[in-house]
Amino acid sequence: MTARFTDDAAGAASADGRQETAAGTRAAHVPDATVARLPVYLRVLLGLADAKVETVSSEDLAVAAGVNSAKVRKDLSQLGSFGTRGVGYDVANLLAEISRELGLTRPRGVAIVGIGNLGRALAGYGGFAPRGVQVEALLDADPGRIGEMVNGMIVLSVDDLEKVVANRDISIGVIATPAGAAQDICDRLVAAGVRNILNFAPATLIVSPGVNVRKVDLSVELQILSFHDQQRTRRPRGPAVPDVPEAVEATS
Amino acid sequence: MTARFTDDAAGAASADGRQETAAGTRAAHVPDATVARLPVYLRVLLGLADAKVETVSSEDLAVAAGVNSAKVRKDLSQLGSFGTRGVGYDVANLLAEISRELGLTRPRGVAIVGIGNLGRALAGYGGFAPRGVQVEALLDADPGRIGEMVNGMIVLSVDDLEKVVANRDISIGVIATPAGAAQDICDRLVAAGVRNILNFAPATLIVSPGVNVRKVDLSVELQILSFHDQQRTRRPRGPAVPDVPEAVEATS
DNA sequence: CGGTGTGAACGTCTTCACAGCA
DNA sequence: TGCTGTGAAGACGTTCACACCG
Repeated sequence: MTARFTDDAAGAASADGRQETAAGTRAAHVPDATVARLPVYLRVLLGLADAKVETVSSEDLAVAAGVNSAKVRKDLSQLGSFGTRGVGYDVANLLAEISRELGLTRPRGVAIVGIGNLGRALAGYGGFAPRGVQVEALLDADPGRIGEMVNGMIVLSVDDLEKVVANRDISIGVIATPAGAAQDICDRLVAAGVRNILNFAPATLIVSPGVNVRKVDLSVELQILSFHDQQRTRRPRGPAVPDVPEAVEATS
Repeated sequence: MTARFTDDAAGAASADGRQETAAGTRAAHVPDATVARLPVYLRVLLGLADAKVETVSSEDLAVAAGVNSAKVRKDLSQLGSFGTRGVGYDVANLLAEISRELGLTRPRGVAIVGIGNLGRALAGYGGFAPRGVQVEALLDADPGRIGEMVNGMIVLSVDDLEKVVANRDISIGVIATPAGAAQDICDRLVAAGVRNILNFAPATLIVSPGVNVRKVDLSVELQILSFHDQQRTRRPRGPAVPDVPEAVEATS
């Protein structure tokens, strides 16, 4: 597990019983591990919907998402009972339910701070599935970059961060600055009311409780792969390519 | 947990007993969760070494790394007994041990495929700690980009992928292509002998056993944050900013 | 003392296996 | 019959608390 979320005193778990699927109440307390996989299911389902597939079994979804089918069923059952026994899940319905669970039904404004190559890549990412997550502002500290047009948006001065957060309803801040600036930007985002931060800078951010920070660190990822690379070569035996080339799912 | 590694039949675990710290044999079977944190400790230690700090306690290291001290001690004890009771850990020594455990003592060649904004950002990342991980080649399919100079390296044609992997001793492949090309590039990397892949494309890669894939998907991260953002607003009560602003560590 | 190293308790996530329903 | 939904078991990771030692 990469991320620790703030404990946020268990969200109003009414008794323990499951609620009617019909209107209103949603699942109380979806596990972090499940939440982390929902976006992957979402992507797969979008592809299926595009291909006019109407229903999908947990097994098929599992293969496409790179997990096993028990996990898919457990995950989906956390949100409610949306499958039909003997048949599978309705693609359109499941899409709607997962989108809802992820909070993608109303837009979440994103501001990207630091418009270097990484910031540009993020700004141009585009394919943010079914709306929901929308890049609303690009900020940078370099006067040479301010005013520049990137992906249809004008780069604004980081001096205006507080104003931008307030005016454009920013709920997620992405930090793509050098490590040295990360904590300061983070503090300002939090002070301005942002409670969700995605940090690409190689630095540990310290935040007050109630703020969610997720971190993506390229060099951490590469060093983990370095470890695994070494593991193979350290062991004298152990074929790099097993003679049973049975396909296996990856990470995602 | 974001990543699953291939099971790779437990690496020659000689009995269960701990080995002498002295020469030779290393810890058998370091948990994935620990491996994922070692790079963070490494980064912190580099900073300490830079500041001429000679020893560090598990508590101090923990604060700087954004974890708790029990975790630091458990993690480090997986590699051997390097601390001194009543004192702490020798920074230089710990740096060496972690570097060794991560396989950073001999260079691991990295090839980046797809030199868009993201690929450029990765190519220019630079700060790969204490050597070990070294970008050796940049590849792209766009003729307009081939031959271009990026961060001191010439962009090569992806047609030459197999040649490049062989000639430059590439052990880690980074996929920064559009989703549609990812599986094909992955297959070619694996066929060429690469056993470690870092995938930035929003696609699930299918690989044969023995190949490690790690995935970084921006839209997955944002959607997870969207979920948490929604969690707060869904709940009527629950102050966004608790009145006890006691600092708390973030993710990593 | 102060801080490491670690058994044991605890909590979370995954996997199994099967009851139950369309 | 086929596939979902889920209790129960097992694996894994975290946290606690303290023995041990410099």
